[in-house]
Amino acid sequence: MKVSQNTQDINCFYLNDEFKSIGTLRSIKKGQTLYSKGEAQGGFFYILSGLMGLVDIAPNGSESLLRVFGQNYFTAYRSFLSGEVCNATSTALTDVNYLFFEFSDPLELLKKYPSVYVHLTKTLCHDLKIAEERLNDLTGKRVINRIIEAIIFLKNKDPHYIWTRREIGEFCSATTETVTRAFSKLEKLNLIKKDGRDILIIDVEKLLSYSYELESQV
Amino acid sequence: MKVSQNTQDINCFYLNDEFKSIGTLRSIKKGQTLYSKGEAQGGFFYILSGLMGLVDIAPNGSESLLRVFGQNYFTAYRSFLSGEVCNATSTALTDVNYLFFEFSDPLELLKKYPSVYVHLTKTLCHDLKIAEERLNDLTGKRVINRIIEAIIFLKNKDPHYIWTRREIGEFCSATTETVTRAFSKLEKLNLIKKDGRDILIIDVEKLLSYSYELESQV
DNA sequence: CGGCTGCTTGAGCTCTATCAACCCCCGTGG
DNA sequence: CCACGGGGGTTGATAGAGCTCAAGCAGCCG
Repeated sequence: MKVSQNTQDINCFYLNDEFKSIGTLRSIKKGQTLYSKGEAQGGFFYILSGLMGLVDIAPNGSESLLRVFGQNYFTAYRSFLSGEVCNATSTALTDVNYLFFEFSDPLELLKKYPSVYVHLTKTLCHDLKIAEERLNDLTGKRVINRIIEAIIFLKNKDPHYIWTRREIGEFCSATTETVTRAFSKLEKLNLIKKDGRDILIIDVEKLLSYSYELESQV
Repeated sequence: MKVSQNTQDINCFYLNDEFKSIGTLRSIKKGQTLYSKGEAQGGFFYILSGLMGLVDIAPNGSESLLRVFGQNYFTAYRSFLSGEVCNATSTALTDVNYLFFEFSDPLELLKKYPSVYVHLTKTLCHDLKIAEERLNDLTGKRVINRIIEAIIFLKNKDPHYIWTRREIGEFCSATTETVTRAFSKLEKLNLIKKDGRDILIIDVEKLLSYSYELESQV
């Protein structure tokens, strides 16, 4: 996965007032579920504040953090646009305020709000790219590299949220123990700093160049 | 990844004569490259006959077979719709005849041929679902399970193409040796049959239930 | 300040990659 | 039509990255 220190994310979208006005305002508390695997929604969501995580569970019980949705992101668009049921479960990582947009059919959205439809298509393109990069990384890279990229990526999504070792591990396919060990090592190298349970990245560039360095030694 | 013995794939699309007429007919030979990582195409492709594979290479040299495109599939739509460069390299697995559709901008496609645009959006949805299922499988499942699902999935894409152990391995993140060992084991169990270098699946249902059986023993 | 949840560290083990050597299928050319 | 060569396939031995299990520690919230 290609990560950068760029705080801006291509999938962010700022609603115009007209579109905003047709959404229904709702909120959920941290830990609650927005939608579950197998459900149909009849629409999609837009996050006004907070952080959502899309999680899937493998048969053996291991969980994967597939995607993260922050402020000004849509969510549940994949299942909405495809007309399929949701393929994973969406949980609130913090308290979340969001808008629900009800549409019986994606074509209705395309007709009335083509710019939103086009944005969602681009978002899918980006999500697919990220997913395939992660797929490639999972075989081609060591855990330590994946952990480094995961913490940069996740901190970029939300710099203030304290990601747990478990969540970081679920994102890059590692156990909490392995994540802990990696962080201990990186702290000794002065590349990160543990602050309570939070992780502070001292210098993204240095951290990344350390990661590249490790990649080339195979 | 959820696999089935269903030969029909949701991403297949049959062109109407009008749209077909604006495509440029081309062909490439087995082993040649349709487009490379980092290139921009200024359009997208449709496969009339043959089989294409989308491959990415990790820093350490290991290759991943990300997606497979068969007859009546579009390809290169992700980069086209997002306006980004290609994120991987597309190689012909067999001789391929295809159409090239030139569009300077995805919005032009949306305006003139909305049904194609909508189809491509749905295709992205499906691709993303598959990619995320594979991501989840990669941590949650054993190699043997992934190999079983890979061979069913790939044989479903093209029942006549003889997938090499290498390609199967690149698809599900395993080495050729591991794929070989898995097939030897499955042949002893009478679940598949080696026919020259080809693999014949004797009974998909039995093979899948064997896979589920293994999953539940953890 | 008590307890719960998350973090840390250690020891051991297992799955699967790696390396190596050989085999065999299949297409080519004589 | 057969011999040959090369690339894919097979099998075995070995090693190590990272998981599992276990036990103790430390933030953090009520």
